[in-house]
Amino acid sequence: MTMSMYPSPDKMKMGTPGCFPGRYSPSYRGPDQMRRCMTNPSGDIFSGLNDGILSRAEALAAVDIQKHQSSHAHTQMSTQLKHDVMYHHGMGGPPQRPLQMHHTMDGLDMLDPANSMTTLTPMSDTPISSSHHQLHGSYHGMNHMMGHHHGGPLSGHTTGHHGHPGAHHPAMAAAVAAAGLHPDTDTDPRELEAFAERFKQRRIKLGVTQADVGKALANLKLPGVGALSQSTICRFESLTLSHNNMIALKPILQAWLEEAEAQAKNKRRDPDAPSVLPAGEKKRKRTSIAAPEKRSLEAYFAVQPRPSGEKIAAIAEKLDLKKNVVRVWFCNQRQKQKRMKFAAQH
DNA sequence: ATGCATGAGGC
DNA sequence: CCTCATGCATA
Repeated sequence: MTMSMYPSPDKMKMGTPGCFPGRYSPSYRGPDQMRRCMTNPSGDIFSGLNDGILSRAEALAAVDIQKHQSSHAHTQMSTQLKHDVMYHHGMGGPPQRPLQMHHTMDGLDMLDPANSMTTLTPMSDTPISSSHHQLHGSYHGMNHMMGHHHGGPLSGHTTGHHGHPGAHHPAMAAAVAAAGLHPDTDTDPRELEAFAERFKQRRIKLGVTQADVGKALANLKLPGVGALSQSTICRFESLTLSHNNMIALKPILQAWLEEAEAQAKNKRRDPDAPSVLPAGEKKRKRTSIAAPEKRSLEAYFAVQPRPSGEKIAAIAEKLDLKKNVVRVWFCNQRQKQKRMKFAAQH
């Protein structure tokens, strides 16, 4: 497998010292200009479509429209420049994250639930109650305290374009050191790919699931590092994360792997850890976009990946979907597209 | 394994 | 309202 995939980061530069584990600056506000372009009365591409076409001709129609639209509304094709960013933040602070997750579930510590050396057992007093909420709270909490987004581990630097990735900052250096890794070795896609594979293989050998790994990360007690979901571990293994994200997570997962293998050596068994399943709470319902609608969205996306709010509203109406659903779909599609593009080039 | 969603941080 | 990192829910 030589495929990697991360998107080409529009923003890969952070030169600064940011701080700790997570940070680079994200937002790139690029193409805003294109967003508001077509507000023209008749010119709007989307306004041109009538219900009649929606069914499925729409997909074709949308594409088709793009070719002709220059007549009235071509503004949207504007330039897509991306800028990067710069970065900010400096803190020197306190590296650790305050909260830990308390879920009732921690049956597993690291690998060894009951008495591992680290004594990890996180649980606190709160037994799950609001389910999803809590998890969120835990990582989010730290995340905003740190700088940028969540987790902590995140963002690293981009793939290697800058000189050295790792520690510019003391705090970060410390974290890196703690994790036992060095900053330099990793931004290479090739290396990440190889590591992801090794990781998966060894994880399986240890008999640990992706979900177990995610929870166990909190037990490592690395500054700024909390639990992660099965999804994230899965995406790491399959390289389905952004490049920056892969880089940020690698050291953490590597640290866990080493620790887990060490513990596995002198292992013993203690069957405890009955995970108390949380009382069911409100389950979030995942809206599912039907195939025809999805096809239409894809067609629109091909024409305009970043429709304005108004266009989104129009599309939503045509497809009979909630505006927010459509907006989120475009956001997710863009993220996916970035990964795909990046993967394609590597 | 992956689709839709949330939320922080940023313009 | 965007991008990003992540997650819950689900196929």
